[in-house]
Amino acid sequence: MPEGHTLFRLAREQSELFAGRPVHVTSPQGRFAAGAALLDGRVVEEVTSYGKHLFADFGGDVLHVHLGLYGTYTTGVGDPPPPRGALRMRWVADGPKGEGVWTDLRGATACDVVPQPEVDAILDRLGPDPLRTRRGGPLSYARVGRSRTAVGALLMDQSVLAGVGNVYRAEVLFRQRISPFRPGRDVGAEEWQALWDDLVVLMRAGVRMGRIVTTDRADRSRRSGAVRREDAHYVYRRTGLPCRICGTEVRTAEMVGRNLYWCPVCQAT
DNA sequence: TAGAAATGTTTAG
DNA sequence: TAAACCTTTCTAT
Repeated sequence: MPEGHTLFRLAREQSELFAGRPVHVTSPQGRFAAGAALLDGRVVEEVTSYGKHLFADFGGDVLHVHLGLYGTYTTGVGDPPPPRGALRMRWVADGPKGEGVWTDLRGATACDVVPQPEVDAILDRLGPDPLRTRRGGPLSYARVGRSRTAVGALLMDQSVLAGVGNVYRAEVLFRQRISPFRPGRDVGAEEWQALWDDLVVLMRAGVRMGRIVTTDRADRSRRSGAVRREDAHYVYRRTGLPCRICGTEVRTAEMVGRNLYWCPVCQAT
């Protein structure tokens, strides 16, 4: 489930469980064998996320992980299960309470030990992350406000802003009543600021809840917890279902190779 | 139960 | 533009 909130949670969890401890690093699948050999037994200092990227600092050597579309981490306490399937990387350590802790990585697009200049290069090409700064609105608008590209495409461009994926794109545009097809330069500075502020709220809620929930019904339920899965979104993957506000059928189309969802009435322009 | 689609990005052509 | 990544979830049968 990798949009920015997922990586933020993973960084926090891995820091809590592993930071300051030597980690036994292996690659049962073999694809990360060289990197695992380099890191094995060393102390991980901290794990941080930026956008959808995850960085684990092993004191000079940095492990860079990008989950891509279906990469996943599985984490547990106690003895790790027998390796199954394409297990790219496994960490095992003595956790903060003295019990064993482990985490398994599968399916990632990127899992590499990278030199610091490459870390800097990755960070340099990322726009502001709503989970790391509340103040990224004006910076991202500098790109958006002069672009002829559709705002639905700009939101997916990690150099404009980092951490938003297909779910947050669809949902924040609906909440702001902006058509995904509107050119960036036709979005006003105040409109964009409101969209940015909404992303900060939504993505922080995503960190808290561990999943993406954007509906007002969800706003009311966030404290009490349970929000039914079918109530979590306004338009994402609701093609053909009635818009929660006006009842018009939610539409779908492809934009930049990804499925886009919107209400043609609420988001007419 | 099987097959398709998917919360993403890079690389090759 | 298409393929690769090779897991998880959703949908159709």
